[in-house]
Amino acid sequence: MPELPEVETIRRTLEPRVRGQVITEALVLHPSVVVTPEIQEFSSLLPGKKVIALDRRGKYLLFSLSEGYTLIWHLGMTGRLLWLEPEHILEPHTHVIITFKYHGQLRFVDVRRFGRCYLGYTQEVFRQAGLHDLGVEPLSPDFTIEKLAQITHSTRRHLKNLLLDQHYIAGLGNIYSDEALFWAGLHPLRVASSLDKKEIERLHQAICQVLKAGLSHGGTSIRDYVDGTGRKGNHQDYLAVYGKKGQPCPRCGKAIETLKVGGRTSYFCSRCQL
DNA sequence: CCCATGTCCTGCCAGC
DNA sequence: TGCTGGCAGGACATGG
Repeated sequence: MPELPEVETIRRTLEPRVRGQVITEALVLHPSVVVTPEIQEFSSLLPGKKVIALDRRGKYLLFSLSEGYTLIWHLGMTGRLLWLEPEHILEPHTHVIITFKYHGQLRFVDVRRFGRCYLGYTQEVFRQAGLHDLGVEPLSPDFTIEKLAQITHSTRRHLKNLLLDQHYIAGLGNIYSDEALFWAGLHPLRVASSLDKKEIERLHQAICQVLKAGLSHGGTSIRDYVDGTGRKGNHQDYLAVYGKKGQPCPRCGKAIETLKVGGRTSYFCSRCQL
């Protein structure tokens, strides 16, 4: 599932291909993917627009277009944005095809159809996509130890739930949350406000470390994730606990356990994470 | 306000 | 062997 490192890897692979390119056609094969505007407007607005830049905010990809428009994409769980030649076969579950003037297509392929896109004037579409309420960008200078302390002190929620909530920190999903909690030595059910200064520092360090590691390995490909050119990442080979139920903890050797937190599976070591 | 739970969606796989 | 039910989860809606 694309989390911050995966979305950023997709951004990096797509950016040089789409930047400066002019859209000639936008074809929507499955209407539920496009939240706003109406499909007809979506398809008529995009042709003629030029891609000025491709940015990322949390798990969202932001295509800055000419004339003050922005196209926002969230990939959900299984969504892929692929750069392909127009002659490439139509893969199953292809929902949107955006064609560019100089021979290339951006195709949105999503088996589970949790992915969504939004098009509109920048200010308005940011609001519609919920970007105004998004939490701190964890790999930015804004994400300081003090900022994390402020966040943990603000709620009595379980740590795992806090890490997954994009309103606090933007970009962590189930995989990197579990990995960060493991490296910080913190139990997923710890009450956020109970963390002391040392624990907050460890969590801050762990969050930054796991995201950078994921990024350096081109993301985690457990099942569906590939970058904008169809390449898998390697970070699945470096995971400590995620998906490793019953396997030995890399630190102490005790079998990794699971727990349901807020409907999500949490992988953790009951000896190392307190 | 705060937080937990339900919903969407389809492929996969354990278990019968 | 073939079927089935449960599981996977990001973000939003809902309701206590």
